[in-house]
Amino acid sequence: MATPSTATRLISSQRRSAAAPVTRYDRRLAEILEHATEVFCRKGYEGASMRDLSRESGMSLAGLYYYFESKERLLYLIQKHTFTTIVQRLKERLRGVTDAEERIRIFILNHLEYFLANQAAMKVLSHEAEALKNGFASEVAAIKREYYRICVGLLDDLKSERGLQFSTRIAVLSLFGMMNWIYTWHNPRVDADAASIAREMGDVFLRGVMSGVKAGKER
Amino acid sequence: MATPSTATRLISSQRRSAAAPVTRYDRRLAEILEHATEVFCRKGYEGASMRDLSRESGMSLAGLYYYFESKERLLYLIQKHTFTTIVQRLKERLRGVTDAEERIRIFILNHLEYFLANQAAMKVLSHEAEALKNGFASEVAAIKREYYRICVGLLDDLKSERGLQFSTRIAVLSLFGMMNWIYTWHNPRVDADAASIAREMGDVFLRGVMSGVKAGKER
DNA sequence: ACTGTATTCGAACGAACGTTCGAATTACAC
DNA sequence: GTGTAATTCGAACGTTCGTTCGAATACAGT
Repeated sequence: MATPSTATRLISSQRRSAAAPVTRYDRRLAEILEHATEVFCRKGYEGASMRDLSRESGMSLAGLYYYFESKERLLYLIQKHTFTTIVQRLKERLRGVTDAEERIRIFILNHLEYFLANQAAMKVLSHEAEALKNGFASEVAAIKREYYRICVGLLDDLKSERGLQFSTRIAVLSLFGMMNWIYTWHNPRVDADAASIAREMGDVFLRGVMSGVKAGKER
Repeated sequence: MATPSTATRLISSQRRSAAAPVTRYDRRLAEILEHATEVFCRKGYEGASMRDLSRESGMSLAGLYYYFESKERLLYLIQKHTFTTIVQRLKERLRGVTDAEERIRIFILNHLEYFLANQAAMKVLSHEAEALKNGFASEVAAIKREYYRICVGLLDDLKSERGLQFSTRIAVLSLFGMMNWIYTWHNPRVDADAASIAREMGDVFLRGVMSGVKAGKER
């Protein structure tokens, strides 16, 4: 019996945290995902063909299907892994920090650092957000919602701590816009590193929301 | 002799400003562009097939090619028209206004109003920025650069008028990010109208850049 | 060296793609 | 109403698409 593909293999992939086997299969799959990310980034999900992915990863067209059962599932794996990682790193970095402003700066820095260090993956995540169909889409959307909620929480904390008044929704979505748009313009030969950009964007955004109208007393 | 297609017909389309013939051809082409915009918005440029466009616009597959010679040229026509219009409207609105802050608020309002009133077209413009190849791409890129330069000018004016100190490039690109990202989240049933959002984004952005460090005297 | 499982591949499938062509139809000037 | 040009269409072109299948190869345990 052959053809395991990611469906059956997810269990073995879970075990990695226990005794770290990191099978040959896991390694090869990660390699393919990496190449696929690069191709999706360059040509877009619809624009990239399975033959492109085959050529780029050095594996035959049919061989790819040993590792995942469809092109869509491949995109799903990329998006899920990328999103899960960025959320997890954020949680680690936030642990122990209590100052509301500092926490937002950490959020911005974490986002931009990961974005620039994994530009291809993050572009695929941002740009191909609508490419997945119902089943796959909802699972990625759930992580996205969690990430969004975290940011809303951070801003609400700042708001109540300093008695500010602004629409959290618009503020959060504006911040995401500022940060995510970076994939359309960032040029490593011209632009500064993530930390500098994070400071600059953080300055504009935080001064923007903090120098606003203070809320009067309730009712 | 049949098959004019947009190549030969551009001249007649130019004359429109003089005596406004607005031929049957022009009207039909505009209709098709409108439907195509909607389909590109929903399924993406690569994801939308000529057969989709045919079905949506009610014209036969072959019939479409009477109006433009390729799918790529169709996207080009949509992008060029959309971009040209928004730049032109901006210039009209800026005429006569001298206050630097007010001019930036006009820029934001113009952008968001047009964005929300022509959401499909603007999404196609934002999302499919890389879909065009060399020839077509450079012409659209030129308009985009002009639009970008206008915004840089507005911010530089504000900077020197108030003696501010920040990176114009990062500020402009952050602003574009805030505004353009709107196509990923705006929901007319939940979110306010363009004017409200423009005010809110303008508040955050302008306070952000204006409450920054003032520049010391030169050298 | 042998055996069984894990991995890879060449070749092909039917479907869908963008585009073309010549004929049919429609609209309009006279 | 007739003739001419503008417009539309059905049918097909050759390519490329995502996916499948059975055979071939590599590898691990004995």
